[in-house]
Amino acid sequence: MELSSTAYVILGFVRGEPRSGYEIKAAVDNSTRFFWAASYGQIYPELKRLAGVGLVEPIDASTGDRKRTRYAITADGEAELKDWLRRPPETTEMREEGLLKLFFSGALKPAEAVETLRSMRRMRLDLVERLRAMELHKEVIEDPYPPMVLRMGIEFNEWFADWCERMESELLAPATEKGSS
Amino acid sequence: MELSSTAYVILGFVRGEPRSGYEIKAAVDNSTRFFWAASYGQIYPELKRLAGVGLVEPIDASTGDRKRTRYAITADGEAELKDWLRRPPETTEMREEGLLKLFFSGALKPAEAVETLRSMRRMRLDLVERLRAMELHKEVIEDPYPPMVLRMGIEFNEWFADWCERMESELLAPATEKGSS
DNA sequence: ACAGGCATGTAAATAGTTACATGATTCG
DNA sequence: CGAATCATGTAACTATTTACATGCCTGT
Repeated sequence: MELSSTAYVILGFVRGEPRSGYEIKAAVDNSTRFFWAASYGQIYPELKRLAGVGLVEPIDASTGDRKRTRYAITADGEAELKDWLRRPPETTEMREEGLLKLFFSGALKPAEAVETLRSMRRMRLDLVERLRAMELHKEVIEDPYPPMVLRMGIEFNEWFADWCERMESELLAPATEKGSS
Repeated sequence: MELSSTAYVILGFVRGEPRSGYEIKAAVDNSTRFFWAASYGQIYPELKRLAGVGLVEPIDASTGDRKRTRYAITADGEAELKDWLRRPPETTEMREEGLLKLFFSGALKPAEAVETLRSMRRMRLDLVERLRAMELHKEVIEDPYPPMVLRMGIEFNEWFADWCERMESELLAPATEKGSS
């Protein structure tokens, strides 16, 4: 079966423990957000769809007048999730406005391109800090994969920040002509 | 003025030399594609819009019965492009199905997670090769930024492939317990 | 009482891809 | 001639974000 990508995020997060739409959104924002986001506008309709085809099932978790529906994964849902996990990943995308600006920076003076690199670097370092903060949140860890992925986020962003710094020096370096020894 | 992101890609590519929609698409596919894509469905309507507001202007470049319209940037278009280039970049996104699968791999046996890492690595190495091929295409270079961005693509993908390899070893390593010396 | 977070949802807009239709030209 | 590529375009679809509406609960 071919489900939407949001469907698999949901299946992944309700496996193990039942979660509500709100809790799934919070979990996404706290973990996969930096490489896979999801909004309420995707989560809530998709939860209903998945319940409709029996891959998750609603559990009433209201407390008093506060309504809340958690969804638990079904056996079919778990099978579907594993099936998807075993297929080789396909989509891989990157959208970096900073790189696009840098790419076209021939229209500007070098000092201005350096500004773009500095903004990019700052953004990456901020993200590293946010990811590090997430890392501290979780103490008890049984499953090695979420922290592994989180570390990827940290290391990649550090690498990227470093690349920006290197390019900045390169642009500022006294233009060494090729052939000059 | 706030234009669509596609608009700036177009302005960037028609600066310097007039280009047709077809040529812009080809240029994108050959350079910015790995971090900023654009399809015909975006390019052609956007070209008309930009011509409508006077940021580019059409030049008939038909040869015989073969119709072709190239677009040249106007003074307003150039000003708009520079203005955008000077604003700090904002959007930065990554969508990595592989990382998502890895994240949820607790549902599988470790050997299966390793398979995901191998697929990811293979994809990254393939991309490195495609990017290196692009690098060779251009000989004469006046503008340092496009090759700089291209090198970023190559180095990032190499870094990522390497990360996959490291994680694979980590998963396959005889689980060294913390505290064992 | 009020702010802020919990909780569920939807409407509308925007973005982006895919697939198709049309027709010319070039090369083997 | 037929295939590939040049060239322009659009319709339909899917994905995704944003902003809003509604109402409860907790702490100050």
